[in-house]
Amino acid sequence: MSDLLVRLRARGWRLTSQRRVVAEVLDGDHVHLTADEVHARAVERLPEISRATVYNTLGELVTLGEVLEVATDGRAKRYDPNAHHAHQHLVCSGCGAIRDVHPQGDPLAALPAAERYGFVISGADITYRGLCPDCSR
Amino acid sequence: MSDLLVRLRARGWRLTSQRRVVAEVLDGDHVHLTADEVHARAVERLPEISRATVYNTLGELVTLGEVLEVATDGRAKRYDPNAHHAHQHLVCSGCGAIRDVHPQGDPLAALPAAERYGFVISGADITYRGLCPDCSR
DNA sequence: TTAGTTGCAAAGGCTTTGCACGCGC
DNA sequence: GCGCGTGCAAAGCCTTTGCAACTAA
Repeated sequence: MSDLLVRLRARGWRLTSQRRVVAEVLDGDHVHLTADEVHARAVERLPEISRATVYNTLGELVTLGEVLEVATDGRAKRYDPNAHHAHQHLVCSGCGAIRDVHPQGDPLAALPAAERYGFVISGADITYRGLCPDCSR
Repeated sequence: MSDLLVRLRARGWRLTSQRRVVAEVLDGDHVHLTADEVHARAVERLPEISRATVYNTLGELVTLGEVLEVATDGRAKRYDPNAHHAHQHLVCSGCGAIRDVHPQGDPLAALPAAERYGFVISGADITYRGLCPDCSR
């Protein structure tokens, strides 16, 4: 059983075939899928799984901190299974593809106290915009 | 006439009362409004303006680079009229308030060529997450 | 057994579109 | 007058919800 499923069971998750399949889809491929893409891949393994269940499951995984929700400027949210390793995103303005990247340095260092306006800063999300190799041709 | 309207007319925009009102709403207040909020404020000045026209106009302003679209994790996109001054955003995790900030240095410098995976990078959007003074009390 | 989960279908929020009328140039 | 812009309403996309049937523990 995957690490993800082990952690979920440890938190008292009822393990159903649907949840197992969603977890496997996310675990198997470190790509950033939309809910609908997760559903499409899940259906290949479990034909009767519903969209609602996929949405419910993804929402729970986000709440539990196992998966990150990535809202790009596109339409559908994407889900990032790489929640346990700090990273930032590279988003293709052409096709919406997302890649994980690991910039150097601490982005918070770029924001001096005078620019914090009394906020207690907890983190920074960086989205690098550009064109992927395919779209830049 | 506002700078914004001057620029738009220079680009051949047909100047209608609807477009003038949308431009005035954005120009008058450097807050980050949703399309619906823009519509609500526009209606105060021009009661018959339709949502479709507001959406069309905002979309054109984004295409022309006069306004930025900001997709936060919430539901509706927000429109940022401050497109001519590079800046980043400070978002309160408590109440959702957004503030413009101006970090030091070039965020692109933190992404070495080895981390670009063949993408042609055009920019970086940084969202600092934290709690505003009110919410951190 | 039984509380939590699922599937279905319908509703919901936000945005876009098709088309006839209106208006800036 | 021409052609773009507008308003309306309907459709579209993505997501959530209500509820009866189901099932893991």
